[in-house]
Amino acid sequence: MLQKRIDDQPSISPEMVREAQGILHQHLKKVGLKQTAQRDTILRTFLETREHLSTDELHRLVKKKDPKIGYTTVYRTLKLLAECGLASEVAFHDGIARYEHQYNRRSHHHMVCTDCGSSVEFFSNEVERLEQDIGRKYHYLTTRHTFQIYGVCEDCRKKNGVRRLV
Amino acid sequence: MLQKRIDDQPSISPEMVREAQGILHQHLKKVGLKQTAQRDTILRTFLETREHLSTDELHRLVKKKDPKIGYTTVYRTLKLLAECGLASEVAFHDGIARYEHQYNRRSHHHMVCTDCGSSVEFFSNEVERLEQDIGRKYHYLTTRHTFQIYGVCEDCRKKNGVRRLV
DNA sequence: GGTGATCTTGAAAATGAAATTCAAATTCAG
DNA sequence: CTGAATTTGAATTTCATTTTCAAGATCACC
Repeated sequence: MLQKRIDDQPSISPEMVREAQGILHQHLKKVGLKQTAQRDTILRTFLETREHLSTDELHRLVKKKDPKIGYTTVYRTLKLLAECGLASEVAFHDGIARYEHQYNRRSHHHMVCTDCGSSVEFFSNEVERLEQDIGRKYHYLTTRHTFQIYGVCEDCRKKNGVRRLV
Repeated sequence: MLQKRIDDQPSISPEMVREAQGILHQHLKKVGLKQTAQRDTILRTFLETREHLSTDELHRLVKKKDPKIGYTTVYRTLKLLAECGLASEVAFHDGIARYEHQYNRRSHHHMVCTDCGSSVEFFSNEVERLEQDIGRKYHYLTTRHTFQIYGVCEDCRKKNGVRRLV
């Protein structure tokens, strides 16, 4: 899946990787699980990405570093990372679970082109505030939200003329 | 799945059902498909609900009216209804596709309790405006958006004490 | 450093919702 | 009416996800 960058951020630094590993190791200890080389490799690979990765896509990247690591381990580690806040699920609408790392990144949302599948990220403080407001109003203790906009990007509109105006 | 009503709206009127059937029939004709008693029954049953229904849940309701209607037909009809705008998918986070009818209802969003699965609906003009704004900014022709808030409702917090603060 | 209870791993199997298949039944244009 | 085309629904297939299990790795305790 393509992604158009709106703002280029530097790729993650070694210190950040170390800090993220610290977070993971602390979480593992807390819930009585063990550190393993596989889990560290998967975390490092994950941090190096800036896409929205399916388990399968991450597994493919991980195998380049250690071909012996299996799909199941990637799948389980991704859940662990989500548990300790290092990863978060982004559900697009295609029946595949995707994850992205939130490490040192501003909270953001996605606008997805329903034609070509490319996406842009955008930021909105209003949405964050809205989560708080609505939660307070109906007495929910909110933990997170999802906000996606679907539409057709400029390129696809040019490519397809007016046919696709839905 | 439970749903706490925030505002009770009258259930759908006969005229609205007729109008909805008109929309479906027109759509069927347009794409070269045929009217059937099953499709009408499924539409009528669907319009009588105000929940977010999975295919399975709607199938169960439909069977009360006509036990011979199968799951597959409900599944396919729901896709048809979505095609002509009578139904829209609401993706919560549990891997099950749900639909709700938009017929004569204000655009709204959902806040879902991650503990008990109940949900409240809320309205926000800000979110609608945001779709427009962001679309304009990045030159997307937007068609729709999804916005869900996840959290723990008051009841579950009381029930579970502080254990579940996530 | 051992040691062993516990956890991890990963291939394979199971699961389950969604999607497809196919033969019999139904629709509808002419 | 007729028949070409579509629909139906049980059964099957698909495919991402989740679980299982036996062999291997980890680490708390000595």
